[in-house]
Amino acid sequence: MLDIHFIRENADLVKAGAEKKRIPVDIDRLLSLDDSRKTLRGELDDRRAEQNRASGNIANAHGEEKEKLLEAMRHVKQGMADTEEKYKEVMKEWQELMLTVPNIPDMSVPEGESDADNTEVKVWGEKPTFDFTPMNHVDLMTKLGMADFERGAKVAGFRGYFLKGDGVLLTNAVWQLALKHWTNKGMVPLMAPSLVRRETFMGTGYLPQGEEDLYKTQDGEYLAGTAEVAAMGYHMDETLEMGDLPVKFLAFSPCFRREAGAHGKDVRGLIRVHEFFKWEQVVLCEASHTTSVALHEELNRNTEEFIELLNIPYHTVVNCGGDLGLGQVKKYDIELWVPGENTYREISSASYFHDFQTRRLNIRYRDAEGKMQFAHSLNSTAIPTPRILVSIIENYQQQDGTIRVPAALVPYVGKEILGHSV
RNA sequence: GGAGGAGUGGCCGAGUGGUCUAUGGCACUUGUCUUGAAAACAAGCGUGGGGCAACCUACCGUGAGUUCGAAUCUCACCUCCUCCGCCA
Repeated sequence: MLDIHFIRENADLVKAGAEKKRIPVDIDRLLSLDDSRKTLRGELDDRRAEQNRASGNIANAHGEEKEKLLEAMRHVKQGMADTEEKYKEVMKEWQELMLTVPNIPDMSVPEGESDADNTEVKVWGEKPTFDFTPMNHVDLMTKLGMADFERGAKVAGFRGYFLKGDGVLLTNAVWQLALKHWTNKGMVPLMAPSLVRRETFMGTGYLPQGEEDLYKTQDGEYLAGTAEVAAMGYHMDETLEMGDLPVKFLAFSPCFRREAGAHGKDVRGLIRVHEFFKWEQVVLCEASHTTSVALHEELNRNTEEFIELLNIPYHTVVNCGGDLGLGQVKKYDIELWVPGENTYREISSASYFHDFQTRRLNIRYRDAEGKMQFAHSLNSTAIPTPRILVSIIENYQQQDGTIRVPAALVPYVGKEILGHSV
């Protein structure tokens, strides 16, 4: 959510930002509603003042005089009812519109319609060359007993999977290395709920727009697609002290996504599944653009470093305007090389939001002058499993169908080669 | 699932229809005193909206309602706690 004052004073900027994001929004309508809101509010306040003044007199009056005052106030009250009704109507539409106003993308965000227009900003690592035809992760993992997709579908339906044997060892090793990598940087590990109430989804900006991507329970809660939701909710409706900032969480949770708009995409394997696990970086910091930008680079770099530990070729892209979410100011995606598809696939997404989320979640802090400020928020994938296995397995495959374990993971897996028995 | 209790400003907590635009305490800020600090004393100190300002107004879990007037009464919902039952 943006500040209505800011929208009033920077209407053109807000409109241009929405256009860059390809998100339709009627700012002129919002501004005219806001005029009505202010006028009606003023009228109501004046009436209220009158009522409050009279109230004191009524309390002290007696008999006939009191009856006269009461009669007069009944008239005032009738006049207010109408204005109140109008005010409620205006506020309802005002609030709905406010939720549709996107945050303004940064100057450095490139123009573009979709992920096809994202700009590469970094390339790292050497793509492996194979003197045999490399297999994809589905075939490799199935052969090595690391995953079972057929039975996954039998039990869990479309996009279902089991991880098994070395697949579990490898997953667990990634988690442990991640925990070590990020806690060494001073981030606080957090295991967050996936079953989350509607409020927090509104606050993080996933609702009301993203309803169809979420699973919902019969009790009205939603299953989160990322630990960001619960981790951001952690400080909801709280006032933090300057000294508490920055808050840096490394949050773990199961993640659930309906993938409603992606029915034909990535139907095989571990790239796009309904149910997975993710370590997520979630940060609250002081309300400073400079700090947000620095932390954004830092969070993204943390994940790049982790990928470098695994020694997997990747590139980093800056997402174009059309590929940004409602609240995001700027976003980097890290994409890993997938030999089986001969392309890069997204593994991480790092964004900052300024105070867009914290305004909705009411997360504030007292600054050095004692003034209340909305904090800034950021989040970035640390590492998702099992998606990360795709790149590990395909890049580290050997001619005999076995898989070398990346050196950094060997201590956690407990062996150097997966699938020796084959 | 059953029964009961509770939600008040950063925290604790008083307040059951009329100067409550909320008592008091803690914390915090400033000042006096002190070599310095602590203590003591004094003053200030909630968050929004409108206004240049004085000031006006809203907010006591959320939403509706009753009333000239609601933190206070009624209804619904949310959250938390206690006891019983079930249970990894």
